[in-house]
This record gives sequence, C-alpha cells and structure tokens, in this order.
Amino acid sequence: MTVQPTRDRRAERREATRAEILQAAWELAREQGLGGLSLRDIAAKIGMRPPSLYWYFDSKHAIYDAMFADGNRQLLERLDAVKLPRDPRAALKRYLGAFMGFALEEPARAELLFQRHIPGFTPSPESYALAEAALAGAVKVIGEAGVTDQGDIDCLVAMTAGLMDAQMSNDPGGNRWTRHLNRLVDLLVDDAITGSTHG
Amino acid sequence: MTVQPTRDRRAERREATRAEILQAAWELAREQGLGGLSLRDIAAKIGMRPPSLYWYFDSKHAIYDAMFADGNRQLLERLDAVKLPRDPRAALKRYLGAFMGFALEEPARAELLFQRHIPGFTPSPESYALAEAALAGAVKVIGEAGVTDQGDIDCLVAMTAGLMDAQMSNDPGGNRWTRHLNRLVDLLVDDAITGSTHG
DNA sequence: CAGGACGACTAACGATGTTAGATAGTTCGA
DNA sequence: TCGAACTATCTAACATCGTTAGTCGTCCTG
Repeated sequence: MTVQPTRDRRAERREATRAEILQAAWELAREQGLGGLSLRDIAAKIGMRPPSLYWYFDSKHAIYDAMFADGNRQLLERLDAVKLPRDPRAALKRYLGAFMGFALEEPARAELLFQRHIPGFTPSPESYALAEAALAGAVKVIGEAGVTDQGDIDCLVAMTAGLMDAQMSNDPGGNRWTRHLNRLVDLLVDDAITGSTHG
Repeated sequence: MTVQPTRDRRAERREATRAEILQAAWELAREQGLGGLSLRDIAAKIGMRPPSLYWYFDSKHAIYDAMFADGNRQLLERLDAVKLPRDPRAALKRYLGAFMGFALEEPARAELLFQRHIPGFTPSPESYALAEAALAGAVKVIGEAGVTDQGDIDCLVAMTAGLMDAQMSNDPGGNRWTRHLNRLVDLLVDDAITGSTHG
C-alpha cells in the first residue's frame, strides 16, 4: 500500500498560478480600467503567452467570473468584520456605510460587482450566490432595524445603490452623495416602521 | 450674378444618410444589445461596406455619441410634452414618473443614456450638454416643489436613479421598484421642506 | 522505466475597428 | 464646355482581440 501524500503539490501549484493570474488581472483593471483588460496584457504580466491562460481559465469571461467571486468574498469578509453597535438603527447605518466605503475604495472592483459594465458577462450561479449572500447580510441588518416589508427593503437597497452610483460616477473620492446616507436611512426606516404599524 | 440655390441638396443627402446610419444603429442596438453593435452589421443593414461609414462618422464612438445626443433629444421632447398638474408636488411626481417611463421603455437607449456601459465612451461636450439640459428641467420642477437645497436635490435625483436602475436590472417590464416612486418623493420632499424651515 | 497528465509553446483563425488608396460620379468655376 | 475639385463609395490591408489546434518537453506515477 502506497503512502498517501498529505499534499497535492500539483494542485497547489495550479491554484497558485490561478491566483497569480487573478492578481495580475486585478492590477491591470486598476491601472487601465476594467474594460481595457486584455488576455495578452495579463499573460505578459506573469511571463506567459496568451493561449496558456486557457489552461487555467476556460475563457476571458471565466476570469471575470473568478474576479467577481473574489470581489464578493472580499465584500463578505469586510462586512463580517464590521463591529456593529447595539442599537439596530446605528448598526444599519454602520453596515451600509461600510458597504459604500468598500465600493468606493476600488472603482474597478465596484464596476465589476455592482454595475453591469462588461458586455456579455453574466456571473455564474456559484459566483452570484456570493453576491446574494452579501445582500442577505444587508437584509438581516435591515430587518433587525425593524424593516421587514419587501417593498421597504427594496427602497432601502435601491436608495443606497443610487447614492453609491451617483458618488462613483460624478464625484469619485468625494462625499457629495454618501454624506446623505444616514439621513436617508433614518427617513426610510422611520417611514417603514410607522407605515407597518398602521397596517 | 449667380442665383443662390435655396437648398443645399448635397448637404441634405448627407444628413439623410447620417440619419439612416443612426436608425440602423438603433435598430441593431434594440435587437442585439448596445454592446453587440458592430460597424459591419450597421453597414450591411443599409447596403454599405464598413469603411464607408467613416465618411459620415469619425469613429464608432462618434456613432455612439450621435445616438447619445439623439436619445437625449428624445428625452427632452418627451419631458417637454408632459402635462404638469397645478400642484407642484403632483407635478414633480408626474415629471419623474415620465422620466422613468422613458428610461424603461427602451433598455438599449437607457443603457446608453443613463448607465456607463460602453467601455471607453465619453459623450462629447455638446452631447453632454443635452443631458444636462434634461437634468436642469428636473431641477426646475424639483425647485417648484419647494426643494432648493443642493443636497436635497442630489438625494432626489440619486433616489430616482436608484429605483430606475434596480428596476431595469432586476425586473425589466415590472414595477417592483418604480411603484415606490411617489411615496419616496413625498418622503424626501417633506423632509427637505421641514428641514429647510428649521434652518 | 514507460506512459500519461501537466504546462507551456507556436501558428493560426475569425471578428473587430480602422486606415490607405483607388475609383467612379457629381458639381462648379475658368 | 472642359477639366479640376469634391463627394461618396469601394477594395485591400492592418493591428488587435479572444480563441482553437497542435506540438513538445517535463514531471509524477504505476
């Protein structure tokens, strides 16, 4: 009976190269925008020829998909690390604020995760599940703040996304829109709560 | 002394061909999405070879730019035609509702006008001025409803865009998000007004 | 040690936007 | 009226892109 190797060095190496490709892709996306990402540049950055990338990814979209999953994992990690105040309302503000901070700190990442910017790209179900997990986290905090009606939740989410989008598009690096987050959260949550008690 | 021609038939013909190109572009954008637009398809649709398009437009981006201007003119026309109720608040709701209706009735057009979807495309100053004119119209109606603070205006605009974006992305053809427009308008306008009177 | 999986390569394809250059047809001034 | 200039189209070609096919050495394994 042969001794089972405790590590699969080949798989480790393969995974390491995959990670290297993704890292190069992220760097290039940061440098020259998400749309200007080319397989040739990625390959060049890690000392490869473009076709070799196909050993690790099925297509360019597969790379985008891996980046999408990657970004959402970063988001989940960030949101998990947020220290939430006891007060549910304050917790909600902190949570959504962290979300916005995450989105704004890396435009290319936000472009991939929150805007539909790559023509023809749709996240795979597995990757999209990560995005839904992040949304589910938000819904949980929203619920703890007393907002449970789906319509009210939709409003909160859309409003947050609207602020984030306007901020990214029109005033990146500033706070012209983000500064209104807390006020709008109060407004919507108050209205949702009083509305629900009235039946 | 020569008789001045009352019409420049050549210029008319040229302008007609330009319009024909744009119409073909719109049709293709509707059929196969804004991103899937190719000069070859446009040329084929009007019985031309791709390079001939360059006699009428400097580049593919120039075609996008003309479409952007075109779409914004449609928007301005639509908004101008809206019959506004006397009541300023109702007028605002009607106005923003018309805006949303316009955006949702043709996804490809909305994609071009309101989302940043074409990599590397930025509207020319002249075309962008049209977009700003549309926004100025909204600001006017918002002001007549009693909202004059820039922050409050930003909130209203971002909220409307957020609803529209969510609606287009997640439930095209439905009203899951748009149905909240009037309620949110009331909410924001009320808050803006009471806030301003408090100094 | 032999065979197969791994991991890279070169060559090439089809599609894209775009440029260069030739060529008809049209207009207009000398 | 004739030739020059402009208009409007074409063909040929290029660079770039994502992608596929086929090849070759290397490493692990049975």
